[in-house]
Amino acid sequence: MIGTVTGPAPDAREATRARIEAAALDLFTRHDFETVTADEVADAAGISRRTFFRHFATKADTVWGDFHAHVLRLEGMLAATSDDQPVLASICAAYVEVNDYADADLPLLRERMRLILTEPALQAHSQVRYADVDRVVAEHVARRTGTRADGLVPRLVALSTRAAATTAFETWLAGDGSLADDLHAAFDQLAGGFPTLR
Amino acid sequence: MIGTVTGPAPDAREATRARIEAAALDLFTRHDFETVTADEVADAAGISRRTFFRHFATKADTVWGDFHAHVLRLEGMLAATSDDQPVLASICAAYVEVNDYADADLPLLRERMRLILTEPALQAHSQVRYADVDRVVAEHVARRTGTRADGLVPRLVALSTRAAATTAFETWLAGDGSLADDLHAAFDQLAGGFPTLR
DNA sequence: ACCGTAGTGGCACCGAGTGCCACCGACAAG
DNA sequence: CTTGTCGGTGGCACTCGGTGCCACTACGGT
Repeated sequence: MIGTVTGPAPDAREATRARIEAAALDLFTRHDFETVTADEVADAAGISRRTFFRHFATKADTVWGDFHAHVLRLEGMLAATSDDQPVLASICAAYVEVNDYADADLPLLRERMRLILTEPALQAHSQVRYADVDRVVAEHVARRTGTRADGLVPRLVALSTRAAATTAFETWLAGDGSLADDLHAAFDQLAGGFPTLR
Repeated sequence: MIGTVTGPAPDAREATRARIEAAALDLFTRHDFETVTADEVADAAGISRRTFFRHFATKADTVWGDFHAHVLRLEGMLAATSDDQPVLASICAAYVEVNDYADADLPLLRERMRLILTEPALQAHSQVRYADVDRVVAEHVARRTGTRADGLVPRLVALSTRAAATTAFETWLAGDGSLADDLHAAFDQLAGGFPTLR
C-alpha cells in the first residue's frame, strides 16, 4: 500500500498547527493584527518563522482555522437539501447548520469574526476565502434552477446570501442573541424582498 | 491670504497622477497584476519608485481612479432621491446614475472592473474600498427608515445591493449589453425576493 | 547498517511600503 | 538680486510578508 502512515505521528503536524493558531489569535486579540509580526507569532508558538509559513501560507490564514473543511461541509449540506424546499430556504438552512457551534466554541468564533470583520487586512483577505463559498452556493442554485453557475441569478443569490450571512454575523457580534436567529432574520428580509421597506 | 496658488502649477500633480494610472493600467492589462512591480510602473510613468508611492498609497489603488469622488457622488445622489420612491429603487437609481459613463470611457471601465473582479489581490483590496460605499448606502437606508445605520436592515440592504451591483458588473463583463440594464435586472431580482425561484 | 520521507531551521532573496534627508524649482519679500 | 519658504522629487536605508534553497534530524521500512 502506498502512502500509509509514516513520519512523526499522524497528528503531530495538526498539533503544531493548533499551537500556532492559538498563539496567533491570542496576539491578534491583545494587539492590532498588523502590528503583530509573523516572527512574534512564531516565537509565541515555539517554532521558527520559516516553519510558521509552512503551516500557514499567510499571516491572515491563521484566523480562519480549517476553512476549507468548512466550505466542504457547506457543499455537502447544500447537496443534501430537499428539492421541495425553496432555494433560499435551503441555503439558509445550510448556513445555519454549518455555523452551529457548541456553546464552548462560541467565544472563539466571536473573536475570529470580530477580527475578520474589523481588521482591514483580514476584511480584505476574507473576500478571497469567501469566493469559494460563493462558488459552492452558485453551483447549488444553478443545479436547482437548471441554469449556468455563472449566470445572473446563481451569482446574485450566492453574493447576496453571503451578504445576509455577513450582516447576521455583524448583528450577532454587536448583540447577545443567537447566531441562528440573526441568520434567519437576515434571510427572511432577503427572501421577502425587504418587506419592512414597504 | 494664506495657502494661495504656489508651486509647479495647480494641476501638475494631477497630470503625473494620470500618467501613473495610465502606465499602471497598461502594464496590468498586458501582464498579471502581481508580476508587475511598483518599480516597473514607476519607470513606465517616468518617475521614481518613491514618487509613485507618494501619489498612490498602494499598487492596487492605481486601478481605482478617484474612487473617493465616486463615493461622494453616490452619496449626493442618494441624498437627492425623493422619499416617495421605494428605498431599493432609490439605491438602484443612484447606482445606475453614478455608473453612467460616456461610451468612450467604457473600454477603460471594462478593463478596470475586469482587473478588480478577477485578480485576487485586487479582489481583496476591493473589500476595503467598497466599505465606504456600504457605509454611505446604510446611512441612506437608516435615514429613510428612521433606524440606526448599523442595524440589520440598513446593513443588509447596503451589502446586498452592493452584491447586486457586483453581479451586474460580472454579467456586463461577460456579455455585451448595457450596464444599466444589468443593474436593473439584478436590483429587480433583489427587490422582488428572487421571483424566478418560485 | 541503509535508505526514503517529512518536518524543521537558517539563510538569502524579492517586493511592498515607509521614514528621513537632501535637492530643486517656483514664488514672495527684503 | 538675494534670501527664505514651500511643494514635489529622488535616493537611501529599513521593516515586514512571503519564498526558494539547503542542510539537519527523526522516523519507519528493508
